[in-house]
Amino acid sequence: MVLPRAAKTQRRTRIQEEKEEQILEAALEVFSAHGFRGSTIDQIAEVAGMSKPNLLYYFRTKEAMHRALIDRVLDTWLDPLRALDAEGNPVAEIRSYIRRKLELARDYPRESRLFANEVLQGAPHIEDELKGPLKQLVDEKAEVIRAWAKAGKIAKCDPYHLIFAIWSTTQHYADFDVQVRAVLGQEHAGDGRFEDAARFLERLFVDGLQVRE
Amino acid sequence: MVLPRAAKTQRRTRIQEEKEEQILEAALEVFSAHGFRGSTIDQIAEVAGMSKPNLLYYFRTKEAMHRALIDRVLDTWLDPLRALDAEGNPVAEIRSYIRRKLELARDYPRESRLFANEVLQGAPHIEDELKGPLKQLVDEKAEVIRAWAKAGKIAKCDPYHLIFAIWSTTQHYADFDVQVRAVLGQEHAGDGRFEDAARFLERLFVDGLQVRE
DNA sequence: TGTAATGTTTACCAACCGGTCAAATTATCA
DNA sequence: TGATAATTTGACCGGTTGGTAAACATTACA
Repeated sequence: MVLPRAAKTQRRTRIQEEKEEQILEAALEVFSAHGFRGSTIDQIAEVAGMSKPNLLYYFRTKEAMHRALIDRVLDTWLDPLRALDAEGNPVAEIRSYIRRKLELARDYPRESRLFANEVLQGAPHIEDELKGPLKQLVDEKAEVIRAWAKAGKIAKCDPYHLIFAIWSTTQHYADFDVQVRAVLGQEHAGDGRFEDAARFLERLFVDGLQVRE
Repeated sequence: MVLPRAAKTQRRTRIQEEKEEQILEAALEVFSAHGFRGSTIDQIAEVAGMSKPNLLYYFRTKEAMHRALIDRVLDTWLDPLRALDAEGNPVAEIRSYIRRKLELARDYPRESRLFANEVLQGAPHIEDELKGPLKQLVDEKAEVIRAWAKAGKIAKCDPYHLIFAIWSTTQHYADFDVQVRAVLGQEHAGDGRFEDAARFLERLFVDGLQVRE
């Protein structure tokens, strides 16, 4: 038996799980920093601490590695939106959605950049995920938001563009981190910018969506 | 005489201007779509409709091409922020800043993606621009906004994060265009999403910043 | 322990990439 | 027109890249 991918479908060795984990971690590091085309298998191998042919023993191609990474990360990435609860208090729900997204940007910036790189370059590898699961989830939650607006619980607004606005403002702190740091300057060295951002964004969206008479 | 770059410092031929224009246009097309490392001189040459050595006759290296492109585009890209007028009506100024940024995202998405790619990958080629001219301009306009808030003309808020929020929400429509299209679906094929976005964002920011008693 | 399956590495390949060179072609202008 | 400078190209080079082949090492297990 020479094919690990085939073996995997039956039983997975302890070694297989460990090594695939190592590789995906290294792949995340490299792909998120340079994009797909800008990354090399050699770089990933070095970060993973193993030889290039060894990587290719677990993932037959660079694309397979990238695909496995995307699949593994996408779910986690969408969790905050999934958590948006139609039964909850609308303003509180949106507020905590923003907070969760911002925490993701702070704690998992590489995952954010992985998608950003991919989407920015035309999403050649994840078109199906965007048009399928992503669109479905957004459609569903957009309906929730629309219902809140209709019931007069928040201001009337386009739910899709509201979601886009929350995505972009929060992910900005992961994807464009160097720019944010450059503009804010040295004095904002720690994670303080995330707390400032949270305060600003919660206020912006809550005040911007509040119904007033 | 074999050095076009040297000749250029003295006099520029008609041909030189035309060809450099062609090359930079092609470079914008390619760099914005694949990032620096993901782009090849051959690709740019093909788009420009000339041979690779011919490109390298006008720009000695791939980096030189990229640098020239950044230099040419950066100014235009910052114009909307530069236009923010301390003497104008604050709410109207912010509203038209948003509108202008959104128009840029609609009309010049490649320029937006050029910077997005660059910043996303750690801004290896434009660090100086970020920490220099960009930071300076933002510092200046942040002061303007702070003054407006202090004078009670808009709600008190962190001006830097306000600027980040406007950048991210507007550029989102250029940088993540494929995602926006995928989520909105076929029915939003035209430019309608930009008008919807404008309506949503103007309302969000204006209501979010308005002073209420 | 032995042996078959699994895991790892060295050496290698063909394609690609950034860039050079020299020769050929075209524009400029006295 | 003719000579000189400017422009363009095909052939090429060394280094890199994704991926392979096969030998070697290790593990699992009867």
